[in-house]
Amino acid sequence: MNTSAKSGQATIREVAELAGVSQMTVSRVINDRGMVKQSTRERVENAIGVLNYKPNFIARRLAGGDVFFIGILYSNPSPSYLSKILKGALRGSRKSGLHLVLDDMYTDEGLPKLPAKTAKDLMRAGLDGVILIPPISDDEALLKELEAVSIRTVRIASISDDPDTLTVAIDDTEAVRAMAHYLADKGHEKIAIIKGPDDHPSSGQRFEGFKAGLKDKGIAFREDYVQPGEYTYVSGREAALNLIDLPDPPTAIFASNDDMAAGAIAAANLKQLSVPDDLSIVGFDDTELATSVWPGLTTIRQPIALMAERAVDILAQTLKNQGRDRPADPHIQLPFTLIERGSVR
Amino acid sequence: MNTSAKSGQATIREVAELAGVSQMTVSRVINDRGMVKQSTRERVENAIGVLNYKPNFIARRLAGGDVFFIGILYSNPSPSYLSKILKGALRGSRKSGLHLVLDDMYTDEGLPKLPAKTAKDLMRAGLDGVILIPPISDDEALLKELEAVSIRTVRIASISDDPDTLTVAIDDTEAVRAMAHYLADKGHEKIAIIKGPDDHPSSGQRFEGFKAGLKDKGIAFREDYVQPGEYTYVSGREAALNLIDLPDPPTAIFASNDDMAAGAIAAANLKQLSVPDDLSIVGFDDTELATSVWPGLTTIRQPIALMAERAVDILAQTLKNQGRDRPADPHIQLPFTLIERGSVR
DNA sequence: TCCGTTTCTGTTAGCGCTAGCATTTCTGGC
DNA sequence: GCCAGAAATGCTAGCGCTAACAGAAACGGA
Repeated sequence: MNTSAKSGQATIREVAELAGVSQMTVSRVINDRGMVKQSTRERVENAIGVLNYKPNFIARRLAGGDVFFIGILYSNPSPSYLSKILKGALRGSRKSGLHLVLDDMYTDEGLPKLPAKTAKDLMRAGLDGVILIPPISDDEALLKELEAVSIRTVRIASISDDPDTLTVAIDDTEAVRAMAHYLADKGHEKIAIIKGPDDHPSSGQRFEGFKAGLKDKGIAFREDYVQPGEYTYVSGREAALNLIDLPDPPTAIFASNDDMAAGAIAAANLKQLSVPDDLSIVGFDDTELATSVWPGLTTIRQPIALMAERAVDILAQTLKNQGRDRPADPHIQLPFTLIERGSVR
Repeated sequence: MNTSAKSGQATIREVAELAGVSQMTVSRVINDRGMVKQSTRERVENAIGVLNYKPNFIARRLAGGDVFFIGILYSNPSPSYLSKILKGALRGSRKSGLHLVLDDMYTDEGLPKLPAKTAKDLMRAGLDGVILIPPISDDEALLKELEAVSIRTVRIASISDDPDTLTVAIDDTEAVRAMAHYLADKGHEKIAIIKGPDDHPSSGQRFEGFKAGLKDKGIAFREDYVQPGEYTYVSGREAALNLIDLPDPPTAIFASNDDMAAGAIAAANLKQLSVPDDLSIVGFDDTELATSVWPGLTTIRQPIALMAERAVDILAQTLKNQGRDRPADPHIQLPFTLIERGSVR
């Protein structure tokens, strides 16, 4: 009644009749499976064109064909991050012919669901695979549950050595290291860092990269130039305020994400310091905010949409293989870019 | 093979056997259709519980049951807007048992798709209805095409008198009017406006509300206090700069959205004007930006997530009715909220 | 020419579910 | 107790497609 066929959509049977072959032969042509004589294939393809036939994926799936549903599972991501992920994932699934479903980890009451319940729900929704985006891409409990119901997963922006889990990420450590080099090359020697929250694996990686970068350039790492932060605007503002009030304040601040960097700029303004003349500030992520503040934020861009697209790619590949042979490299690493704007002198 | 049944999911047939009834009776219980004796119903429900049976919506749909797929169609929305929409729509579809699919109007090459093609694609994807979010909720051509392939649509944040189109919105005009009253009540008499782009219907509505609000308070409307804008940070900055440079500058600026308001704040800072002491600035939308700038933006909050949820609701209702009787009111209007932060004196 | 191979095509059954009708069981009125 | 009508349940077919196997056609070697 509300089947897509209602609107006069052609079925495989009509194609078969028009081409003068059996439904099965048509199916073979569509799926490129088994052997079909060239001349027959052409007849069928012609009929498909004439009738403007498109396979009904509902029926196909019910019949056990290779139709896959994948989901994006998230919990409270930043909107712009989610939106970029969506864009990439959409493109990826269109390319691979997968069907994309969304789900968040919140119940109707706004409370996070338990991993076990989430996994079961996803299975019941008929999902074959999911893409996990930060911060839940590091939820080991969830990962276990998903494996238990045999839903394949790909994690985005999460580092793992485990060859059994698929990940797509950039190298946070290396990126921040590059940023530290950049600041040093600009002549800065008094460089401070505003860290991210401890429960966020990226925080640690960025911190490590920061230290490594200073070391490379022969700059001593100073404990008093380290401030905790929560990846929020307000926490960045507070942290920067503390830094500025130091007896020997830094000339440059690396904020572990853009929100905190924006907060730091606000702090500088409050203290009558000019950015970048009195204080240089850099961020990480290249969110919208980076161009919304004045001056524009020098920051690290992650190819978020591309990461999502690749995640869908490898998910598609694994599913179509039925996991026969695992992808060449389970850990894809994409290049980052250092975006120069006006916040560094 | 990858059917959700693979994982030992119970089928309707097993439930029927366990309960000692026919499949049809089970189906009736599940769908609450037709008459089933109380005692039988209990037996069936019990069996469902024991086997932890969940209907397979793929099969259900193929068999012509009441399973609906709805989509959210968008084109280039602001990320935070999309993300709120998603949240509400997700909740709504969970509630109504609909299945949500995403689609944007961009092809792989990044170019907008033609309305006709979009409509066809959606139909082929088996969608029964779509929700249109701004700015494409005002694309009349698209609307026509969708109707042509009999996909029901609900438009968000778009005003229409046409009783045949379903819409969910707040009253932009009334909201801005309230904002004008608010500014007037704070003692402002020299109030300027930064308009949105002309091709965006909301721009006009907000402008009308602005004029009406001034009139209510007996404040003369001044042409020189009107600046064009493009709903972007940069355009807001430029516009505010022009306003500030006026021989008789305003004491308050209403920016038609938050991005432009943020730009206006930046402009004030540039001109060494304190917000709100020297210049009051208000926005519209209550985006993330409103709390990311300093001082926080006084603005109008639209219940975006709720609008999406209601949109799904009425879509579900219409679909389940097969359009027999149209909803009581095809134009739902939700209340707005004036959010006071620190940008007005 | 015959037969074993290989290549191509068709047949049958069924995925899990729900319309539509047929059938059975239960009511109550006389 | 009998019967019309309502209530409850069952049966059959089929949604559109694809596995799995069966059968037909084409090919080549002895």
